[in-house]
Amino acid sequence: MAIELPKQYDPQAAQARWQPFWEQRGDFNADPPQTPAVDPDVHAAATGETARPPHTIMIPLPNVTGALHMGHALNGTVQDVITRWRRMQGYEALWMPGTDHAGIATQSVVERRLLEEEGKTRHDIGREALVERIWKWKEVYEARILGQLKQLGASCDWRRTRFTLDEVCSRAVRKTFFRMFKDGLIFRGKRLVNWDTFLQTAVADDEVYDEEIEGHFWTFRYPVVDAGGTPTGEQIHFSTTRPETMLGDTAVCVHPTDERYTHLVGRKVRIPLNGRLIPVISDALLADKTLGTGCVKVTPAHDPNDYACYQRNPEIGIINILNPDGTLNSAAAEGDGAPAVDPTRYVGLDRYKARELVVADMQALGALEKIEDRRIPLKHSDRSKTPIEPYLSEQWFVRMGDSEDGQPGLAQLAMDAVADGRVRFFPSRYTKTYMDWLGEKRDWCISRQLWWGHRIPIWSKTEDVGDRDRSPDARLDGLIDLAQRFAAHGVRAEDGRLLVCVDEGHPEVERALEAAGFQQDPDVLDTWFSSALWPHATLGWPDLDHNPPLDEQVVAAQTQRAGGAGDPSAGIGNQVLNYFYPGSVLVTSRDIITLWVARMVLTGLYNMGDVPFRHVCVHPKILDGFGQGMSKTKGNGVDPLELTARYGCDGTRFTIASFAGETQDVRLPVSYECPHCQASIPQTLEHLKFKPGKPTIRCAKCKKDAQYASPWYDPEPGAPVARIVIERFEYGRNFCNKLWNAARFAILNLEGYKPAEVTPEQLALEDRWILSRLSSVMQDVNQSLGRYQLDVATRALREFVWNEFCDWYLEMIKPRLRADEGAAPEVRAVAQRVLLAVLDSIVRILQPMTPFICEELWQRLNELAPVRALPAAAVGEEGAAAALAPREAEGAAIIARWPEIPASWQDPSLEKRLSRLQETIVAVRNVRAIYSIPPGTPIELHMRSSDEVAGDLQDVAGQFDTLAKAVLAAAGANVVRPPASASFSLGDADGYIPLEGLIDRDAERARQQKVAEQLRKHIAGHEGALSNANFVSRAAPEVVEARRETLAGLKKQLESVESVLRDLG
RNA sequence: GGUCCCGUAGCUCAGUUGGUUAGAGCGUCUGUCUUACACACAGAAGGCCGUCCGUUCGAGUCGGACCGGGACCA
Repeated sequence: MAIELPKQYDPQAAQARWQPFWEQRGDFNADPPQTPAVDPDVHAAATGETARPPHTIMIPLPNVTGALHMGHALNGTVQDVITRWRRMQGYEALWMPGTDHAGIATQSVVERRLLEEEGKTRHDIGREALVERIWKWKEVYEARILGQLKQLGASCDWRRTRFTLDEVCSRAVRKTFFRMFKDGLIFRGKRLVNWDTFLQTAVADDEVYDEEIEGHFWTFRYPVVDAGGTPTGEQIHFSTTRPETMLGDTAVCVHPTDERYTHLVGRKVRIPLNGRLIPVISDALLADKTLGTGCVKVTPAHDPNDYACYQRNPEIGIINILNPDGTLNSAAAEGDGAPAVDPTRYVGLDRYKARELVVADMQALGALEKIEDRRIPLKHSDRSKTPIEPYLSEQWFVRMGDSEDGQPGLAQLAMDAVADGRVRFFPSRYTKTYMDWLGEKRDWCISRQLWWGHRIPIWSKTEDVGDRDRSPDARLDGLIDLAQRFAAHGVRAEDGRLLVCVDEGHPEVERALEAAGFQQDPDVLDTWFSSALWPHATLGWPDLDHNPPLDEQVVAAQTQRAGGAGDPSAGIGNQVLNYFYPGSVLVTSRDIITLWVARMVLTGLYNMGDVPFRHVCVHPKILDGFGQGMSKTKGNGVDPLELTARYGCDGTRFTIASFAGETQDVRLPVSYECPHCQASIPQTLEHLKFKPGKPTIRCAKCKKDAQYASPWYDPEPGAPVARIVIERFEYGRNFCNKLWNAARFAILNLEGYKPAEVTPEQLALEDRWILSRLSSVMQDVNQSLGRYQLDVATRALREFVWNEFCDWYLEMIKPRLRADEGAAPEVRAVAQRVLLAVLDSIVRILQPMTPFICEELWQRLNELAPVRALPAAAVGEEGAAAALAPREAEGAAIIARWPEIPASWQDPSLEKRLSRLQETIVAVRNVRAIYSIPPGTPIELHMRSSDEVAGDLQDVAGQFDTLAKAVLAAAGANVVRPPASASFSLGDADGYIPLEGLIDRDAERARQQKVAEQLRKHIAGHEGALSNANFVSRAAPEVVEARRETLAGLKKQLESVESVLRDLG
């Protein structure tokens, strides 16, 4: 009979086999009920099924900039474990996959490559050609990312894969923008932004990093002038690190209480370079009396602090002197006459060239006082690595604040949803991050000066004066067919331009506007605008009449469960949206709680009138061995496929799941394996840096070089490569192998297996024990998965499978399974049935974490023993007489029913008896190890204890032979210590092992002395506590009682140790 | 500057509402190829729980200050 399993689990073979198996069967598909039940009970009666509740997880869409790293693997593993768990529990579990176009991130990598490889900028090839190239990049990385997810075993409904720029998502973006615009929530405004002069776009605060550079600190003078513009002879001194911004100064500012300057406030100074006259103002927030000269220049258009000052003092005005490419524009040269130099020379110069010229000119004019060297923190663009310029520009915003009539705005509504518990964070401390950020209610800047993304659906035109007198509505009436007026909304901008927003699905309106001379806004939307809609856009919103389209190729590849032709929901609305929204849980990392989570809640409430998910699970971040978060830009990202190749997918997943706790981030020290000698080479920071070409790593042992795995390049085909090693992943690999071998053992012992009921009377002590343990482990696992504490669940499962099932239970039932050694056939049959039942449960429970090995084992078990037992109470069988009732196993582990083990099976007193047995066994093994008694040499065990304990020990006497190769020679209250024996004490029992001829009296004495010392220390501690009147009177009575009992036990233990010592002399 | 997280064995981490002798995996040491598993088995060693002060009968756990590491927001 037996199909013998190989000694080691082969993960690659299982992965290759079961991934396509599930995909073809359509096991990952999630669909709304085919017949929408008007009355669920009627439906259930008709189909014999109760309606399955939905469980929805939307993937935090990875961006298509690059491949996934371990952080994504952790994120994906958590979602897959939860999805698989819920699926087994009978939920219609949807895990929605997809990717994000990631506007600036993707455009900048493609632009950088264009520059490196062809020496061209985006302006050289034009908008259309650039976007086409980015689409190609997207195709490559989307495929790579989805492939990585699949290789991790992700059970996403691949038919529903979405991309933020695809048709379905684009409709949602257009519709949302239109609605918000019409509701007056979207407006245009001027803001100081972080300007990337290389990419010529605004970048968000989180796309900017600080770096110190060597710079200078110049001190200059401006002459004070009188009302007629004539110098009074007084001078004002100030310092700056960016002299060229003088050309954009609109004031100088002093502190209101600074007596050195109070007489000058309200007077004017002249900027010598362009002759502009600017006022001296006072502002307590900007100027600091104690710093430098106490006087600062104010350049509102090019400095955030100065901009804030301008907002407090708008009369000073604001002048933008930069072009988008970082050169100076003509405003830099504009003044009030009498420039000391020709200011037009600055126009067109790059800002750094202009700086040199400004300094030289000021020096020539005698207005330069001094120059200091100084390290200056300077913001750089994360995308282009070039310095950021603060820059005033026109941007689109979404209004976050409350409306003037006191109605709550978008931010407030999103806060309310968390405050009243409609959305809950796990762990709860992240609620604060969310609330604090939303509480600022800062308007959301949604425009980006990019070419890759959703183009802003606004058409505008500067109008003739006559047209400006007409209302936007009246103007539109003249431009667009009246029947389509509902699809356009217009407003008049401050500068007199007419801004028209066009709803989705109306290209004819767009054409009409363009024919009338309107132009579409060149900017695109912030990526977060589209990802904010992810939870409902992916389900087809705003189309409420049809289900979202499925990927035809994926559907065609499925052999089962594939829907028939056409859309089953035709005519009955968008069932997918109705059924799967709102989602159950969003699984993410803490750094995008504000950028993404908050905005999803906000748009969900706005578009759908309901939150997008009930729970937010925030998991740890994966750090490298140096404590820095893994990221695509740092080059420290480890490709999860490196690990699945080495440790197997299940091993990798199980290890990752063990990381997913509530407290700490996870540090992963990385090494490389030398391809020549297999030595381990620790990773250094040097290996993470980008280096051109194919850098190599040197092995310290064999001194040979090799290319190494890195996100920066692909190694040459065929060349030896030092692969990634992360030792911690052996944790999961070893666990899988252990499980494999436990199953192997079971299968080897299945000879003659016949399914049948097992009654409670038939259960042996160890059977009842393992079932009791199984029941409490199930409880722990359910509870921890429900709280997204995967680390707790993995620990509980590993402990149970390895340290209880394998180490003790399998060992204990070996005698019962040995038919050739005289085990009675019924005894053997029961042992087989219980063993199979427990193994069956283990495979089910582990399926979400380690799906491949579980499917492999499941299928093998199905060949050998298709009818296995589950706890009778759990499968709803009638008749409580059976503890285990056989039933046909499901066709695949992935859809097997999640076990429900009755809590009544937990038996604490039985568990306590077993742990005493275990302690005794360990003590005997300990003696054997200390005295180096070979396993072959039999030893005797004498136990002195109460009769009750002795009875327990006698019940399991056979186990002493099995587990410790010892014979329980005597047990009872009258047992005396045989001479020349090793001893141990357990509190309620003492053990003696006669070792005539083997015992070393000195060594034994020393050993016992050490034990006695420990005991005395603890006893002293407890006596101290108990002699403290305050403790006895104030502590809880049961605590005091427990302490007394412990002390008594310790004293008894010490007594026996002391008696042993007396015997030893 | 504000908020949050972390500091426990050589390394990576657990440690529930304060309460008996602080745990795990890896690594180290000693034995063992004991017919499921050397990716294993048996055993052992290894800890002023970052520092100081406080609350308490009692602090790894609660509060404060400080030192060190990290994140997010200004």
